[in-house]
Amino acid sequence: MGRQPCCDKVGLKKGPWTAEEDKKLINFILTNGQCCWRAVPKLAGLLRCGKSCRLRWTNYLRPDLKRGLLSDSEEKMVIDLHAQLGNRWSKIASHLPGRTDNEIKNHWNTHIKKKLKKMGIDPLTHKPIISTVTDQSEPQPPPPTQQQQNCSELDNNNEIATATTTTTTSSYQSSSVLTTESKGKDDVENSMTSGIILESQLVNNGFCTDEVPLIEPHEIVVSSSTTSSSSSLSSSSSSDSPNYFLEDLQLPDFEWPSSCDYGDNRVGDGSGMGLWDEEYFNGWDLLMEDDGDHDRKQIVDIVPPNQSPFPRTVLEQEYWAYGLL
DNA sequence: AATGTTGCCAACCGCATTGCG
DNA sequence: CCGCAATGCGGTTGGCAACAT
Repeated sequence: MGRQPCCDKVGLKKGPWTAEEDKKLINFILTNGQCCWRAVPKLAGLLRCGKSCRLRWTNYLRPDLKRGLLSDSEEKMVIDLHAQLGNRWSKIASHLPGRTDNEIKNHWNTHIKKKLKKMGIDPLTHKPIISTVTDQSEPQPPPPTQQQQNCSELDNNNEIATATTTTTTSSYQSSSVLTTESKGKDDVENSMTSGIILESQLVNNGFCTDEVPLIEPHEIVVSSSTTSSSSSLSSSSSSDSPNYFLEDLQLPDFEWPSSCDYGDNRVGDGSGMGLWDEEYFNGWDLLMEDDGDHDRKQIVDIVPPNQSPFPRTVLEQEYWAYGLL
């Protein structure tokens, strides 16, 4: 028997988070940082368990999370890493900055699995499915591969993963097929089903801007100056995307405690680099160049944070850019 | 227009692991 | 070393939206 779910405690709320709850959690963490998750809901005035707060923050509220579908390179990387690590989603996520294990797991189950199967590749073994097999049952999980056995080494060396990417990717007949998404997805899948893949459907297989809501300039202005319009990039399941406004948040000139461990480590490799470290934000320049990050780049192009009276701190800039302020 | 089906993803559940007294 | 609490992690589910009939 496992322990009782923490949310079984009388009076604790479950289910989708409301905008008000989000604001409370954000406000609390911005003010106090992350420490004891058990204490967070009580101190923040939330009727949630600490676990729920941690998951909400880690998987949704953190300002460094990317939005939208995985880019071409990210998807390839997920496939390659999965071939090496199996379903160790947190480890896979640690190689993809801004992505959570939950997000990658969902993307794997809803997109990549299907694509691999349609390509005739077993998503479990990453090997071609042998059609002559008479047994129609699900393929058995593969024995640990040499790479999986060495994953402990991989965990501590991102470069290994990058290096092996080249070799594992080559095992796929056409990696470009894997990245065709959204607009022409159904067409492509239909074509693939019938064994016909139009070249034009595969040419523009990179990140599709249609998949990610882009913030228009006027939306950004509105979001930071009014209390009635939403330009949030939020993709929360609750369609009533929360509006976060400056007056609702008690933002101090916040400085993230350098000693603060980053919680459950679902993003990042846990090597000790703080979310708000200067090094981290210097890295945004690189992310800006990422084709798969149009939304963020656009935000910065439109309103350079250092030219705005608000936000003042780096953290505030991040929340502001995401429409959380 | 109404109803049924499918896809997606945020959130939950519960076991595993870690840390501490 | 042991027991407990906190946290990490992967599997699963519930509910919503889009799509099909």
